[in-house]
Amino acid sequence: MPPRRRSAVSRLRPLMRRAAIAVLFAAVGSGLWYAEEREVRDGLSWMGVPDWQRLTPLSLHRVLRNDGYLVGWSDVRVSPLWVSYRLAAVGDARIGERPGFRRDWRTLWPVTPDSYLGSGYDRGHLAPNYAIAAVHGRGAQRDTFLMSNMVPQRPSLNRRLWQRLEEVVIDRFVPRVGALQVIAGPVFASRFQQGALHRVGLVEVPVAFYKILVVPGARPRALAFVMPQAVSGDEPLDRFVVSIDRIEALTGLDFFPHLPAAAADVLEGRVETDGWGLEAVARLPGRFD
DNA sequence: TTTAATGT
Repeated sequence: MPPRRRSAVSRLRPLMRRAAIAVLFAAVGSGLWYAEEREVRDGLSWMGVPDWQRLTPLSLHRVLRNDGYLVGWSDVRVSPLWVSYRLAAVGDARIGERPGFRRDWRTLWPVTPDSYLGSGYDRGHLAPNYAIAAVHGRGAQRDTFLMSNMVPQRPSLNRRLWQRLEEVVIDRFVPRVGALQVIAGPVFASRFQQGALHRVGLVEVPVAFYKILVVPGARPRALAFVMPQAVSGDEPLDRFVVSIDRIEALTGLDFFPHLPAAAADVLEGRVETDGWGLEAVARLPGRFD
């Protein structure tokens, strides 16, 4: 009796079974990755990480995970578009020495610690050294010195006005409200404004910077600022208060995308400075004056 | 008790 010839279909079956198993493993693996990634992101943001109002080539960006904060990185701008982190009241706030600036190899474009040399711009932290170190520890502090966390800032902004805001946030607001969600980032010129596409090396230079503070909870409260590059540094902080809607109009981002529309209208459309004690701290001198 | 950073 001649051996039974195996049909093409039956020969295919083991192969398909193997392929199915591989697909299953990939699905489970990426599912686990996704669940873990979402858990980390949820711990470093509130009501979802910033999203886009409309998708354009300029709005391509990816989320970089760090110890203590997240970065929305744009390979088009060669710049962070936002950072997201949480601050909580801590007792002993002594922190370690300033670590050195480091290249972030995830950015692909070579942005190195000397990329701003001789440009007249400071390497300004978006996620701040001091507050992140005080709340999240030494490893997180080191991560704030990644070049993917830097934006070109004029010295009078970085060392004076912006520094005063960072100091007020961690020293005054956090003890007052208990915990804060913070989102900060750059504002770029529109294509038609003067100074559009001004770069330091590969890095696009912003015209201004925003910082959004939210007290999470059933009745969340927000305080938001936009500060331009050109400041003297001793302006009162309350001069720069804006609504979150204003920052969304300037950046094209959608902040807190998981927040229900009715709550978003209230939180993002209004400027409500009551309860922050802003007037009392708006004119405090900076540390380096 | 020093939280910003450059240039020397």
